[in-house]
Amino acid sequence: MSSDASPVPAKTPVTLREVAAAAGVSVATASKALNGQGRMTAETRERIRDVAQRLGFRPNSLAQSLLRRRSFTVGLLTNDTYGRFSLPLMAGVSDALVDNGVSVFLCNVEDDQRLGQLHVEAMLDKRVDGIIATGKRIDRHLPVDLSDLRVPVVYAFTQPDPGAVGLVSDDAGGARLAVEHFCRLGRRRIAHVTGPAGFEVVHTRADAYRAVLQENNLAVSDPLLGAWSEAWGHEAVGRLFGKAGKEGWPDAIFCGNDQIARGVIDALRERGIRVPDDVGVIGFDNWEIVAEATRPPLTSVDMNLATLGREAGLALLSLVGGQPAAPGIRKLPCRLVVRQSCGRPPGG
Amino acid sequence: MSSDASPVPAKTPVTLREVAAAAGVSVATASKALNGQGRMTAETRERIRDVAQRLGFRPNSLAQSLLRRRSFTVGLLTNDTYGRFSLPLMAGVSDALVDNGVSVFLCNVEDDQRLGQLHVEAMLDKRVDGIIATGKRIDRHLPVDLSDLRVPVVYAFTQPDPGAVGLVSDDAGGARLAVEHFCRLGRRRIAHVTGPAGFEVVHTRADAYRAVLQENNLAVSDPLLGAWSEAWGHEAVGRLFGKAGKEGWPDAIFCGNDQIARGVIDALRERGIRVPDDVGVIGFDNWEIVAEATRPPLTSVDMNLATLGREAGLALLSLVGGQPAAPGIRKLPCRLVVRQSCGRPPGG
DNA sequence: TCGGCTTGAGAAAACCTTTTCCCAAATCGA
DNA sequence: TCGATTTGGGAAAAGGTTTTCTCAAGCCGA
Repeated sequence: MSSDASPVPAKTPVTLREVAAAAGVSVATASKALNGQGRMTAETRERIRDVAQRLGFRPNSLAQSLLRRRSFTVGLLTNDTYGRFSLPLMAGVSDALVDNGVSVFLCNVEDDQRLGQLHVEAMLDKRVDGIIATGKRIDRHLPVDLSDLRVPVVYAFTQPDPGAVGLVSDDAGGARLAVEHFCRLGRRRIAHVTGPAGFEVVHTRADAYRAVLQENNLAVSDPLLGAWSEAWGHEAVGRLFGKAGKEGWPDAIFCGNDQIARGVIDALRERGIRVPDDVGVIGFDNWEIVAEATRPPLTSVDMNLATLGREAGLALLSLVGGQPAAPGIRKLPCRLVVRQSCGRPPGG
Repeated sequence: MSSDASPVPAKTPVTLREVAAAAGVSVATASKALNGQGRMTAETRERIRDVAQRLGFRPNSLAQSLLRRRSFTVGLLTNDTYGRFSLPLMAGVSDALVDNGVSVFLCNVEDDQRLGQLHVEAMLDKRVDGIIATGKRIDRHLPVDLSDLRVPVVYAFTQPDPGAVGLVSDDAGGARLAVEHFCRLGRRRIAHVTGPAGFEVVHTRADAYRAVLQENNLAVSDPLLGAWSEAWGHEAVGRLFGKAGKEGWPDAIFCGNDQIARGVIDALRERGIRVPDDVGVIGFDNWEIVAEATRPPLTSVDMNLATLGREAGLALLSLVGGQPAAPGIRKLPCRLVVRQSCGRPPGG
């Protein structure tokens, strides 16, 4: 059925010239007929369209791009090979763009200056309409200079150049979501176990954590800074619950990521401390495969990275379309995904 | 420094025509000078090159592609948004291609027939030189028909069309690696806990598992089929170690993936069974973030997906270059990454 | 019947590069 | 000195499409 019926999948693509010849008109007329431009009888237009359809004509994007100075292609730069963050981000970007008929060049630059340069030049040579730069850390630049390009650039989840358009997650807001949730649940002694001091988000979130506690007249204990690992979660539990007096123990722990939270929960269980009955736990990142495998499943802050990517894609598109965009960093809200590790409200 | 020195980043790209004018030659001569073609005095060639350099000339890939009928661009189709498998794969593909001056279109088709069609048509319109199809399962097709395209297609880690070129991991070999390693370590009662029966690899690996046991004159117990989850790992340990007689307990467990292995190890620890002293554990996938977080760190079979991707990229390139490639499925070897969950050899 | 306007459609330029001829000048051999 | 060959470089076509101009035919009112 697929071999001889219907539009033949020509081995060599059919050109507008061939369509025009088959319809007995000039290429100019054929072009106008297919694009709804120009003036001609409805009959002629129909006939040309039929012929094009029958021949399986598809315009050569290369030729179109050359002429229009617009390729409907953008470059997506990333340095996150291992991609826990960049994957949803990239998926979001890609979705937003593909829905608008724009293709995406995948450019993995690792942390290699040379590779970055190479990619950027290749993209420019291929006349991309714009570039999206994404990373795995909000507080680091990609190893490429995108400051003086002739195409618009949008930064998503990576440090933007000054004066550029950047989208990041609202980490402070995300932290508030978690800590305020604990407060509403009636938790009073809320600890914070998080990553290394070298990350800006560690401080952003810690500040928000402190602010919420103060707003609720709760005692503020110093956040425990360590690593983004399960092992650190374990160790932190040792420090928090090692003290003699049970009354000093926290009844809630807000963790800087889901791996730490996983380590925390495992360590608590090993000590016979019940989650969420004795201690509530909330993570960050909502890495589903981890959050759903903890026992009990982990409540976590989701950075909505797919949405972030989508927004970045749309922002670039409007820039490409000539809309001026307000430069600066736009922070997108996080959301709290409630599972079972934080407990139910007292009344519930 | 970057604003007025050095090759000016022209707002509008400089064309060959401009280079030719500036050098006082024709565009034909300019082209030939830059490409090392044609005949002219060395002095002329040098002068043109200098001018091009000074003006920051870069040829317009669109125009080149149009003429050469070769775009130095390929499409990468994937349905693995979540990407534990596709990320290293894509990184490998991308590396191999970029090293050869080829750009990659990222096409996320989810499991959406319509989206797949859309992407394929867009790629064809943009005159990609070839397509790489990747997935998350070896035994499933992508939701797109790539059988009658006018460009070569390579399948990596997804089910190829008959007669096409496909690269997959050698799951049987990978399983052998694990089970033989156990045998060498002197383990005698080796169990296999793996995923659901609906996956072909479950059977491939189980068969290899059985074969190795027979070759070593060891008792073959039926593999335990379940899910690809930690929870199933837990449950499986309950089944394996629930029986009364300690002498019937396995002394090694080969797991179908790292999450199962993680569940197994956690469950063993909860029962007071020591890993690797009492029971050795080996996982599959070598998902580093999991394998390194288990206690003890997990020995695991690595499918070398980055290498697989790289090979797929190179295979496509040679196809594009006109080299005929032997159709059929090529299986690439796995490797065993030894950590501490399987124990040391008796003598060590 | 004639001048002006609309209609329908084609010719040609443009986008930018590569490549195939082609030609004038220079060089060579005799 | 003359014909043949080489040398250095240019003109033009090609690749496929879009768009601006142009133009002939048909129509209107007078």
